[in-house]
Amino acid sequence: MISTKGRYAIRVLIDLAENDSGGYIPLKDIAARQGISKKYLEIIVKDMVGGGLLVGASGKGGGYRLCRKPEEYPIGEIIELMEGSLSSVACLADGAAPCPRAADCETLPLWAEYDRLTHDFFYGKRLSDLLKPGARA
Amino acid sequence: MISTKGRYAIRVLIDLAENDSGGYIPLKDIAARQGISKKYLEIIVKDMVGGGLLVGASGKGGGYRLCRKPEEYPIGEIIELMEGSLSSVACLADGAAPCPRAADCETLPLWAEYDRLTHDFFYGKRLSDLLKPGARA
DNA sequence: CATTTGCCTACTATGTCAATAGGTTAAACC
DNA sequence: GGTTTAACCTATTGACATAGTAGGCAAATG
Repeated sequence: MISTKGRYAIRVLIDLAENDSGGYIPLKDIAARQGISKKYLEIIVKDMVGGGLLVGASGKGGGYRLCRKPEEYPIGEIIELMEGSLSSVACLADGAAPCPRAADCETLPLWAEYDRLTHDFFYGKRLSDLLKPGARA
Repeated sequence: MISTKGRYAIRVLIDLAENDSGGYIPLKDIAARQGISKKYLEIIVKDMVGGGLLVGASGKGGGYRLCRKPEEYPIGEIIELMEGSLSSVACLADGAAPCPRAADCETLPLWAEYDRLTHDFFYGKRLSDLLKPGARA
């Protein structure tokens, strides 16, 4: 299951895209609009900055800003960053130790096929696909 | 992520299908073949009996047995039973309270579409699709 | 220098996961 | 009828993840 980290991250990006006016947007505003604890969002945006999804600026007039165009954010990248992996099973997750049963595991191909499906689905979707039709360019 | 409950349940069904000789198969044998703790498997098979995936028989000569033909077990049903839900997000899970943001949530359609994809994928696969080619009828 | 805002470490409550432990009932075999 | 085999049942545990909270430091603006 996708946790709040991944889901909130996407909502933050949507919020930034739809309220973009060229400058930085303070987290306080995002938290208020989205109805999410600002303190909790801090943790999430920190990871997003670290992962190159957005940039932050301290001080008065500071806040956060997208660092790409909305169509250059694959949803899969966002989820993968926040959840650690898109994989459906532990033995196929990113940093997982190889399973000793892998060679003759009868279920592995099933999970692998599903993982491909998932990967293709979420990398086929972009942030721009989630924005309201009337959202500013 | 699919937990051990769901993954082991599928392996139990595969084991029962591939070692079917008409009678009941004791859990001890399945545990030994699969390299899974028998005690832990007890919990899992109990849920499987409750969910109508297999039948158990106590006493000498007892054990477990499939109660359908392998092609009549959709993988989706197994996972749904063991994991509680196939859904990717809490707000679309089976017994979930409806989310107050649902009406204008910009991410909900994404999760809903992915859930449909997942559902179709796992209900399109059957236990019979996972058996070794040489497995007995 | 005061205000705004991001950034950082630490802490906590709750719940789930993956088992383990030990006992009770049920059926079959001799 | 007792012994064996096996399912069935309740309870408990350690480890870890989730979803936050709390408080203070650093940086930039005016």
